Amino acid sequence: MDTNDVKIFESVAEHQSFTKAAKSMFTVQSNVTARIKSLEEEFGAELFDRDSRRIGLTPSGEILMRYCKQIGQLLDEAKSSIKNRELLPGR
Amino acid sequence: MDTNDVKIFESVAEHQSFTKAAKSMFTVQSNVTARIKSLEEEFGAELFDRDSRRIGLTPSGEILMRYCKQIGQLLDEAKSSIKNRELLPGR
DNA sequence: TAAAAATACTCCATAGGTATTTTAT
DNA sequence: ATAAAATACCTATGGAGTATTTTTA
Repeated sequence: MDTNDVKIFESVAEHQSFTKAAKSMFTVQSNVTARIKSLEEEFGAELFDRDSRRIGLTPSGEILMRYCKQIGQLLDEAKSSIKNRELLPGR
Repeated sequence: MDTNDVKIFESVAEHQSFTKAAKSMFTVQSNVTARIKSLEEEFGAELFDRDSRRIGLTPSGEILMRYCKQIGQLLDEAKSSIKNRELLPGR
């Protein structure tokens, strides 16, 4: 799993659409489909209900979403902590 | 950043060696070098001191390590939560 | 029938490998 | 001198794209 997959996953959930998520992530719909499928294989669960026009998270998708939010925050925090440290004088 | 990179990173820190980390991760030393280098580029910081025979985390490496540990835990937890849910009867 | 996702391909970037060179003790 | 990391190079996998075909409301 790549950290970009997390962003794509969150974007699909937010937009409730693969197509819109693709646009917002500056990629194409088929790639979003592929990335979500790879997540679904990795976690052994469907993450989205596609049986209606509007896409929605499955219960397993909801679980993953909560973790992804936390992971995303930790990543942001890690990046800014390290950046701040690197900017210190005397490095 | 890929989640496997996190495991490689932790393994290098644990073994204090690229070569040993490679073996433990069933890959090769040059690949470990490349993966660590890509992390270093992504975070804009050197993660290991290589100026001695024994490899050690830099201060920025230490910061990243703390976050990686947490991220790893969250990933494990997400996986087992989803697995448990998928195993429920009536799915 | 119209919008969106899935699928079938194509292509290229890069992860992962082998072999060699450089570095540090 | 030796053990380990860096580097150069090669290959193959898979991420990202285009075009087309389902699907469903």
